[in-house]
Amino acid sequence: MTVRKDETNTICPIARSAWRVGDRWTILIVRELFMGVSRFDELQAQTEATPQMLAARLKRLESDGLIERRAYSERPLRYEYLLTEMGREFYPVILALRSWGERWCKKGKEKLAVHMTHRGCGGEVGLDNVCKTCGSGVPPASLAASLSPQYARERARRA
Amino acid sequence: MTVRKDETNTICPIARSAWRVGDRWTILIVRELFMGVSRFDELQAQTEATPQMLAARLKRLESDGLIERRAYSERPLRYEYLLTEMGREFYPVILALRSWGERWCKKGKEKLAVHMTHRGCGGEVGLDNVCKTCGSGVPPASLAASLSPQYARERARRA
DNA sequence: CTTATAACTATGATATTCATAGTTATTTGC
DNA sequence: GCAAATAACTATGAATATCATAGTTATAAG
Repeated sequence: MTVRKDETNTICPIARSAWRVGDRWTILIVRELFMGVSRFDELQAQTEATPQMLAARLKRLESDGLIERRAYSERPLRYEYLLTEMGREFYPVILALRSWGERWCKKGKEKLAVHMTHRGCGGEVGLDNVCKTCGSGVPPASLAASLSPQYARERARRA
Repeated sequence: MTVRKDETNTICPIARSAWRVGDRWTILIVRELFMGVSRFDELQAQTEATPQMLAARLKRLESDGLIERRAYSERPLRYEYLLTEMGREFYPVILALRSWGERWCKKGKEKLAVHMTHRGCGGEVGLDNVCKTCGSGVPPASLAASLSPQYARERARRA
């Protein structure tokens, strides 16, 4: 599997995080789990990873403790993958990647693919994480995400 | 170079971010740039990447617009690498990886490797990004980082 | 009893990464 | 003026990882 020589070499928390989840497929898989997708074939469809790539990454995420595999059906035997607390606490990283991507990876006049609103207050939250209605910085747990119609269509096409 | 087939396939900002910076070495290099390390050999020493790995990643970061290469000496000709605005705005991702790593990647009784304080107020900032003195959520620009003695020694050893 | 579904595994070609060594253009010490 | 040092890389061949494509297993549904 992927190289891991660095892991015990350093106490740097960024290096340690990077060695666990710092690859493209892992990030996409975790994104899907946050979107509520939990089954192998849907994960494969939405990430467009090959089945071995996906299987390998899921095994590592599980052995690292970010996800757990659970049977959702006994006959036939079928599994789903769910975030553990460790995995759920990765959300701020996903949010930060999303904000950066929305700000810096647009082509032409593209609009936001994901909109964030402040739970309760209901206001729109900007890419700087500040609520445009109440003016406060919004913590991850108070964010509600919704997909743009274009992004929703893109996902439906892959499903 | 690294695969990039997905880049135009999706409008997902997380996928696009992941395809630009979603690999271990890139994250470590960007970490170093945020720590003020800007020269090739120091980047190599602190990241422990091979020179080709580092050269390849720097080229991509430059062509992606996160960094720029600048001569700091004409004779002999020597270059350094600096974050652009696009690169500097990646800071929240680095911060989020740091918090997650400090929370979930410790072994035994290890202490924090990096401490954060709230500029001005001077209070200690927790892993949830909330200032322990004034109680407010602290935005990235108001954070001041300092290394633990252990982490500082580790870095000095590599230099 | 044929087809479908979900969750994978197998295989061989291609691409990336690693460890190690070497290059280039100066400058510094003697 | 010559040898060693410095910084920023490049070259090479072996080890690994990834890709596209196809196949397997166990059960259910028609």
